[in-house]
Amino acid sequence: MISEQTTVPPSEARILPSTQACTPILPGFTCGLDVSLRVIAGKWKPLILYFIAQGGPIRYGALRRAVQGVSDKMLIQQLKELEVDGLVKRTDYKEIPPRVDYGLTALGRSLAEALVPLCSWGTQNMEEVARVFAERDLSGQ
Amino acid sequence: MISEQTTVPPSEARILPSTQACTPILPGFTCGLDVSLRVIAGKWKPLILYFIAQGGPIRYGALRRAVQGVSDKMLIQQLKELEVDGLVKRTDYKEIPPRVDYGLTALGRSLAEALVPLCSWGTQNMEEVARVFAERDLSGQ
DNA sequence: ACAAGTATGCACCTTTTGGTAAGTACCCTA
DNA sequence: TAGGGTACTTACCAAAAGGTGCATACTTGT
Repeated sequence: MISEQTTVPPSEARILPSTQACTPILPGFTCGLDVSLRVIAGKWKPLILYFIAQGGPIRYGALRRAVQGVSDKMLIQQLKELEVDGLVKRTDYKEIPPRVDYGLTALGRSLAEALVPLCSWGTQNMEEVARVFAERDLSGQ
Repeated sequence: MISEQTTVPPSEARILPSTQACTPILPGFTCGLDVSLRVIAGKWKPLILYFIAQGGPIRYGALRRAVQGVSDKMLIQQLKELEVDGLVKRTDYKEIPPRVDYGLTALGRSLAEALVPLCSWGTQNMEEVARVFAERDLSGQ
């Protein structure tokens, strides 16, 4: 039986220095990345989080316009989930017409900060990604 | 007409220092974060990327065992997409029985690095997230 | 008076995603 | 000779995700 451990000699530095062990501490989560993904899973959550982080407490309508392409249903739904997950704080001013805004909790703020490198990566590699996507769409479907 | 711009005075530092502008450079993408999300969207891609980053070029079977809970269908599918998107490099040794391994391209490696903070966040806040999830599951389903 | 904006809720439907289970062709080990 | 490992592929199906459109109740602008 061939062990995968021994196929990669320890002398070779194939492992990224900063990409360290995914420690499976708690049951139900395979690693830290898994935890984060459960919280921000969904088409819109990371963007919502990020826009709130940028705009400070932001009104519903403004957020709606910022996150291009979301429907009301989705925005509300995701905001609710982010709220019960303790990342977003909803403030209802009980006015008429309605006024509500959304800000981040300390937990939400720290998650938003963790998204910064991902945002930078996208900005830096936007052209390359756009090119690949264009090819993919032209050829096979 | 009330402008949202003016409701937040510039004197207040509500905007996170490191969470800077989502610059909409190319059409089709709203911002850098949007670009990244398009590439790693899917239940397994970030984990796959991360495990490959850790294990150097890793064989299919080993990856399969590392990413707990994936089916063959999903793993293969996501690996293919990651390959055409230029993040993963597949090496087929043309042996019998089959031997194939998966490594990262330069682009993939940089993306994996951008995932590091997200992984750390999850590790640090694992307990809090687990608590919130438990409450949520107990009460309103 | 009428249209538009405010922040949602709800019903209905389609699309996407993902899981299960089977099969392939070949090898090695017990 | 039977069983397990290798890296996939395919067909079928269930569940989740997400979109559309309508409704609310009140205000402001034209």
